Amino acid sequence: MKSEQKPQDIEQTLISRLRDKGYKLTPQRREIIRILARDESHPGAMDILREVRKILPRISMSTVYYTLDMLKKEGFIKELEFYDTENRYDINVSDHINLVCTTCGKITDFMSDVHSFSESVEKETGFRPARMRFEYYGICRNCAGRNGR
Amino acid sequence: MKSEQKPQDIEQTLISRLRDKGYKLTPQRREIIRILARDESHPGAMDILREVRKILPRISMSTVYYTLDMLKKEGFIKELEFYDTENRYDINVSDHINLVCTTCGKITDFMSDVHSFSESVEKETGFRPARMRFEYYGICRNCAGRNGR
DNA sequence: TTCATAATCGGAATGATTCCTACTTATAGG
DNA sequence: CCTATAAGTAGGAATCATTCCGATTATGAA
Ligand SMILES: [Mn+2]
Ligand SMILES: [Mn+2]
Ligand SMILES: [Zn+2]
Ligand SMILES: [Zn+2]
Repeated sequence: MKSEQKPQDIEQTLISRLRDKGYKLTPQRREIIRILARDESHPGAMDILREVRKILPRISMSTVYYTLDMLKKEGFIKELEFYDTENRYDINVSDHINLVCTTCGKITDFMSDVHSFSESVEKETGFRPARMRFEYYGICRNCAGRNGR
Repeated sequence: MKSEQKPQDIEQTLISRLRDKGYKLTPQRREIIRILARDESHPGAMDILREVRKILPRISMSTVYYTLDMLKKEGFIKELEFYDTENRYDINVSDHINLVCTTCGKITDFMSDVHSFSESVEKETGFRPARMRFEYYGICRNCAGRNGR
């Protein structure tokens, strides 16, 4: 149910891919990437800002957004959009289902073969799917255990 | 691939259900409901405002949001949230996949048995799904036909 | 018809994200 | 090592859909 690679591998892969593409490797970028690779909870921009500031206290929110935008454009992360709370960022760019806990806010991955759908969608409707967003909202095991059944 | 009921039936059902619950049936509400029941494109709040104003020129955006919020709370519509564009409203409250065209912005329904997932999610992870959001982003038949292939 | 109060209206406030500008820095080539 | 400069960063203003607020209006029960 987890991403296949280790955080450190993801981190190193990302860094060398950015270097190859000619991006400058600033401490800000390295730190943001490090957090994204390790944080399984699909953090938001503010979460990332808070974390990075433990190491780089003067980093600005602008830089966080600028970097996330760049990683997004390069296809290294996915942005999960919510209107009633800040967007969340997902280092797992493969197609999968995100399980959003409405109690604690944590988001976890559910890897599953989800592709059967996209074929029948195109066959039956003519709509050509490019990317998907599958989410379940509910109560995570942790929160269910705490109180009530 | 369409909703089973006719727009007029949906409209009447909604109105009597609101009456039963003690809501006041104002012209504003009737008109908003009429539009939601007929508009297959999953309109946004501004779309709805524009449409309603053809009949009720003085209706305010506040009222549109207030009414949508009420219908949402009562479970009569679903809100689809996007961060980079206004939210869209779906009269189809059953579980289904929404196909979002990234070219023209239209959203269409794809009814499909989607329930197989939720069982395995709970069995394998302990996460208890309450509601779902499944979307494909891509090019609709109409837009694909226009140019390219 | 009267009345209580739910609904409406217009506008201000909110807050995440984007935009703008000036300053700083990482890297490549000499 | 030094320097030039394109790229990146910081800080703050602007944006814009949505929410909130106080004053006014109108629905529906009595
Ligand atoms: Mn994920
Ligand atoms: Mn729909
Ligand atoms: Zn939880
Ligand atoms: Zn289209």
